[in-house]
Amino acid sequence: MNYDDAKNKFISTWGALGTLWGINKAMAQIHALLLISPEPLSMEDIMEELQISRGNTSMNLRQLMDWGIVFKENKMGERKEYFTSEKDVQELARQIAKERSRRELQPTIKILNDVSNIEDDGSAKTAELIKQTKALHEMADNLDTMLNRVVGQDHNWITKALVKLIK
Amino acid sequence: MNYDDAKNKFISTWGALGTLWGINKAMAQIHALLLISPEPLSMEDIMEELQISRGNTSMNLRQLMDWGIVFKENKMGERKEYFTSEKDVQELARQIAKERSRRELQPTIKILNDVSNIEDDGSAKTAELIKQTKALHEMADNLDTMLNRVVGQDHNWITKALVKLIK
DNA sequence: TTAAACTTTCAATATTTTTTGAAAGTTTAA
DNA sequence: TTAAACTTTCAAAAAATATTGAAAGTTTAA
Repeated sequence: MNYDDAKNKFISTWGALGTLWGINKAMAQIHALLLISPEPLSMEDIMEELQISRGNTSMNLRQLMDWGIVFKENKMGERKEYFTSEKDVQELARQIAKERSRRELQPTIKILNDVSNIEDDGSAKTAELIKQTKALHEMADNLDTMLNRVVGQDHNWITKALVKLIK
Repeated sequence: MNYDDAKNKFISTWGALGTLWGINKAMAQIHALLLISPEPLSMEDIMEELQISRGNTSMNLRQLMDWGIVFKENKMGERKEYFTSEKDVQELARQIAKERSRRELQPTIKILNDVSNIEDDGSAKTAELIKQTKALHEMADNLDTMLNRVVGQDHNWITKALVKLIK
């Protein structure tokens, strides 16, 4: 496999994987492209490489910046904006974990809490609803605590966590 | 909040959360419904509760069974099929982790391995591609090992893992 | 100021994904 | 067997999501 094949394979795999996890293809591909680019890329560069429109590129770059994993960079003497990705994959993972916790896990935990605190009318169905949502709440809460702890760790956390878990 | 409100809130929240993670709404909602039903439900029951068609119900039940988190049940003397969900949320999490590893993580690891093993032609771009895909490969590999270890653990793993991590 | 160089927005369009419902298929009881 | 009771399949329709591209917006240099 030569460089171009490898690059295309990586970008399209990343796009497909993103899709499975609810991330749109263009966004995942832009991210993949920036991740392996030694130099910052301009909007034109990205449009050209991925064959996508200006609007699409602009919107998805913005989202990636909202996620805190892509950054704007300015070259001196140049008007054009350039973009880079967070290059440290551990930091990348931490940032994604942090954002998913904030955007999804925490709101869900709140709702599970509300639902599991309805008044118990003594019926079997109410008992089951309370029991199951309490169990989900506890699990989500533990996961969130774990994630946030991990997010606060230093860069080698995955390896370290692994070592701890297998002991 | 009364029972019906709580139930609807739970089901629609689960559906919305699923959507964010690449799981279709009907599938997530069927799962939510079964999770809080004290008794197994028939296809008719599910169609009625969620207001979805027979075909949709049938296809999504099949997928949930493929994921190993919903089971067919037969009531004696009845022709109709009934369905239940895995009720133990820890077991549920383990099953989902196991399947996502098998379906997504492992194929991705293989591709990262292929891509990161291209010949180094000495150029900066090739060096960066190799470096980044190697880093992703290592992280994915560690995560997969962690997940699979966790999948092989007993039911309280999340709590236990948490305890280990905070020490 | 102005205009060139650039980015963002958003209504329209295209694409993908989900859902429907009726026909085909299967199983069981009589 | 047959037919009733049920489930599955799949082409068509609907809905949701992503993408385009041109107009509007912004910034900077002169």
